[in-house]
Amino acid sequence: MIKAGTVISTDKKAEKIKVLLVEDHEATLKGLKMQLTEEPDLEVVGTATSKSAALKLAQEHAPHVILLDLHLPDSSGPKTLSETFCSLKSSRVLVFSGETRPAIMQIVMQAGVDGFLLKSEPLAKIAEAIRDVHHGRTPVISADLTRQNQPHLTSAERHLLTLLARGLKYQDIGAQRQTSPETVRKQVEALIDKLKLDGRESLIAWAVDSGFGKLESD
Amino acid sequence: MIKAGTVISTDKKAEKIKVLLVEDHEATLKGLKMQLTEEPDLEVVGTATSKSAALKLAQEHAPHVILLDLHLPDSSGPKTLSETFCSLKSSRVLVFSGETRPAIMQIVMQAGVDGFLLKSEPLAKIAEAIRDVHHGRTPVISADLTRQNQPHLTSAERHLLTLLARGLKYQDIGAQRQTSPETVRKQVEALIDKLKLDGRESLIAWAVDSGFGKLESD
DNA sequence: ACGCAAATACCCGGAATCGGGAATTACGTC
DNA sequence: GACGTAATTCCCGATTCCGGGTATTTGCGT
Repeated sequence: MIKAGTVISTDKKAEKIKVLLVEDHEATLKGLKMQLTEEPDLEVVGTATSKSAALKLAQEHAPHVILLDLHLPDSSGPKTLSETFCSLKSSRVLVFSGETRPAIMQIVMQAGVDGFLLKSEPLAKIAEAIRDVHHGRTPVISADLTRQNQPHLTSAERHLLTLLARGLKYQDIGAQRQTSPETVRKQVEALIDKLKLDGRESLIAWAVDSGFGKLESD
Repeated sequence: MIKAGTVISTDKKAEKIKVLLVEDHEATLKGLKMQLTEEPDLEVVGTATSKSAALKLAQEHAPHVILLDLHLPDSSGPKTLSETFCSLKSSRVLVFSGETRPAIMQIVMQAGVDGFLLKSEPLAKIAEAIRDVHHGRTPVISADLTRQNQPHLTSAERHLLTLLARGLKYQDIGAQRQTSPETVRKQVEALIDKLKLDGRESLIAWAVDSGFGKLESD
């Protein structure tokens, strides 16, 4: 004979939030695991230090939340990595990275992740963020670094920056873009003005430093 | 009843290596502390998440080894930070960073640190590295990223790269260097050839990406 | 349809860069 | 001192970039 109450309490235990930790720094991984297993409502169902291992575990355990570091040894780029894990519709993805460059954060958010948490956040906030993401609450965005600085760049402008960051000339960019080199020059001029920089080389430096250049061209 | 072995182990306990952990990611800090307190011959005498707090603790406890992360909220640059802690002659400095850019690693090593450990290293190696550094053994250098790639850049070449990475023109560089712009151009040409790149803008991109540009000019 | 703003394209003169060649100086080796 | 090598400097023609001006097209709201 089974009491209703017992069933309910058993149910609650089964409702633990299943978390998968993906992080290539073992020290950080250990700290995360320690902290999260202390939380009564969370359950760490697995840990991985590479993309391939993480994917395997994700399909095996179907965790509610995947805590995902952006720099894995076998991952090509942040964008592709994010998209790969976001395509697992059974799990929500919470990025956990030290990456503070607005350009990268933008790309990752647009890839469809459910939250972005900086590694410098205090431990208490991590568990809280996992709960938030699991319950579908507003995407956690560590600090508000995404719009803090830059006056919002359009997709075209970001594309232009990635090409510039690779050292291409106006001619080459114009060719790739089916447009006149003169137009490219005007766009660059406008971009320099918008970012309050001085000269093309400064723009190149800014673009590379901001993380364009390793962005898979849309 | 007490065995002789127990006494001996107590004596050795007094010789524990005192370690100070400096790391602004709380998760990593927790993982490090957990792991290192498990080691019988190590003692974590303090932890800090900022440069100022770390300096205070270092002077207070005079730890044998300081495990130092390079990215602290109140630090200006890797070079200055390293030099500051290296000037504490009572402690050896073991850098623990995710920084893999050869240029940065070179600068930090030249600042006089006793070892460089990547955050991606397995946990077991961290304790071992601390012991190595404490006993004055060969500076730990994670992987051999310092000379792995680049054909060793001279001090002059590095200086040139930092100026290029800031978007300066040949004229400006020549002026700062008391030399003709033509000379600068030839040096850049040689550098492009040495690094197997193509064009000045590619070199600028490479320089910025490699971490020049934020290097305090020698 | 109309007007306005933005994007695109073209032109010009001046400056800088590029690729190559050549002369001069500096320095270490024998 | 003689020699070879590397670094520095200057020169040339061709390409590209810069700053500014102007015209044409596109897109959008009224």
